Amino acid sequence: MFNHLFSKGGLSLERMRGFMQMAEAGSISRAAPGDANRQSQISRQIRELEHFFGTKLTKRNGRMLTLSPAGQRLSQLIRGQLHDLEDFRKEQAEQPKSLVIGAAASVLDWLLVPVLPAISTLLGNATLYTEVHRSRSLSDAVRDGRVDLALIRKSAVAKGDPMAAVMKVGFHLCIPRRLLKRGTSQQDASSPLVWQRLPFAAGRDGGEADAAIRNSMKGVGVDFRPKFECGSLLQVLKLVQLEACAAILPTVGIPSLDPKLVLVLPFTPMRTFDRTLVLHWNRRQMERRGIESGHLKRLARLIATQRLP
Amino acid sequence: MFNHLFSKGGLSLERMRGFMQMAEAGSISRAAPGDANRQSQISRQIRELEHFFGTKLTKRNGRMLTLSPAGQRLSQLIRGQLHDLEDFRKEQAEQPKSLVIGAAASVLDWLLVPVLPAISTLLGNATLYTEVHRSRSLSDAVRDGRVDLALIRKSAVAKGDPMAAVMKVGFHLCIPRRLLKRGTSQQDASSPLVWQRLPFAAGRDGGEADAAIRNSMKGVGVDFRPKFECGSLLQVLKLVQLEACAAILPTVGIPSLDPKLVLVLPFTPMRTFDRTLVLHWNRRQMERRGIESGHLKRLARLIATQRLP
DNA sequence: AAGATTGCTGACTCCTAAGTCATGTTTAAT
DNA sequence: ATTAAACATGACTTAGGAGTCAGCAATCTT
Repeated sequence: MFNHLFSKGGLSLERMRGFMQMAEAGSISRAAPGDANRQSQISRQIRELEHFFGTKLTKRNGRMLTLSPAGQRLSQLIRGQLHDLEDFRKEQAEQPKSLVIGAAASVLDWLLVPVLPAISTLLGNATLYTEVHRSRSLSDAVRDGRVDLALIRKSAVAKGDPMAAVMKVGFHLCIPRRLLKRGTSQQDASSPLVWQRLPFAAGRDGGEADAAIRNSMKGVGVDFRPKFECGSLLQVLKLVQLEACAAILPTVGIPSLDPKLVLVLPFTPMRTFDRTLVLHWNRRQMERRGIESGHLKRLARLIATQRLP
Repeated sequence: MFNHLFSKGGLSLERMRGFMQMAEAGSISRAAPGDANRQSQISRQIRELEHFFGTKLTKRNGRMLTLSPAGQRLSQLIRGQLHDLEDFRKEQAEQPKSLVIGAAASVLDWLLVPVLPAISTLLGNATLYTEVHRSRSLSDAVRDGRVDLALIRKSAVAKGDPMAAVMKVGFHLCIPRRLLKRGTSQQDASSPLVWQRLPFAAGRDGGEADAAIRNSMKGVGVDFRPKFECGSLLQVLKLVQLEACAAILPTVGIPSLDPKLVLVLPFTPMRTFDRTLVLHWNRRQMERRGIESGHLKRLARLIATQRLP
């Protein structure tokens, strides 16, 4: 059995590794930035694998090299195999498992980081790696095992894939009371006319939420010109906490605000943008690690019920 | 990622292969009979793997070497990986998949072989390998992927494992009419007194069914001394077809007998021995091959409904 | 106790594959 | 047209692992 795999040369773990690195990085040069040797080596290793399997594993895409369908399959297969071996090694070395958790920056910082210790405990003292991703790329990353767990909006998960609901997320208008005229009622503050005169902070991460905020503002006739455009919502939150400006923030950020200092109102123009946040995982990946879906559902509850100080 | 797997030597496909061969065979010497070189090589390869993972993969058992629990896990992991690579290679080479089908000799010959072509078609022109196994070892073989499909008695399948019923199997007393006195009624022939004077053929394969037959005979007061003791039930069937002797045969063999020449009666002493034959498979293994359980259930029906000429 | 079986070890040889370097080819941007 | 980026290729050196052989040690059989 398996004679065909060994009767001719050309297959080796190192080659598989080289190919997989290229697959992860998306191209050869990105797999080994600044190392021309390694680049030529990976190029050769891929060609040797192609010769072994008798198939093209890559295709040209401009001057870059990307995976062919067969290459996609093989790279995922190899990733899984190396993963298994690594898990076995860790297990034998009595090192804890490691898991990669991905989410958008704000979700990670506000929702996930506070419960990381509890998550680690729940998963048998696993070592946890966090990675910032966009929603769209996250579901891909989970699908092919680069990320083990993701906190992601439900609509980004392909149906049939496993997930567990965590919480609903909406958007809120957050206005430091200091910036409002004395005696401004909550109802007054809900008026676009008031918004127009407030200094705003906004994200500028190119994400969907960011674009939606700007569109919504435009939709209600506000010429939205934020005073601060920040690379991340964390910075926006900070600016609000400093009472320097108002902002539209997702639910997950609200607990960080002091209600005595900041007025928080539902941001009605984005009601349709409300979304459910779910914990998403790759079924095979979790089976491999021996983590049952019961654990993961408990984990989702844990995240949902945690409260910030 | 996976740096630990490559930062030190000691891990290679060849070594994994050597280890797995030993694991399959049960000992080093059986893995390479008559080849002292290969034996010493495998011994070394195993030790190198043990050093790499920092664990014992084997333990002594008398002068033989068997797997430690960690070795068990690793060998199954490796088998799966090589299997995946082999499947991928075949797929790319546009060769059909191959599947190993196991069953007891009689079940294989009488029930399975006639439908092999149909099975192959159903599974996308797969190449099929048949292997003769005992029931007990079969369920083990399926569990760790050495055998893909097994036709096996239901009680030998661990509960929770996937299976599909094929048919009930009982045992029948088959007596060539030539051997009975003229005018012997069917009822007369059912009497142990008649059996005592008949020449019998029986299996002597050490299987459970064989032992049960002998016990049952003893139970009804027959001093069971078969005239022929054959290594396989196929030979027993042949002897009955030749009208040379009577025999106790399982349901699957009955269609090969001409009812005009051979009287077939239920063998009542073994009623409690009736069993259900099921098609059994390894869930992961079938997922790997992309074979759905719907296909397998259809396959079970196919086997059940086939009729011998 | 003698012999056979099974596995382990050391000391090699040989070969595959990893790694290095220089240079060529294709494609994209200016 | 020129330049730069990304990959490919040829011609090597080096290292690690496969393969071979001889001999030893432990265990079972008789």
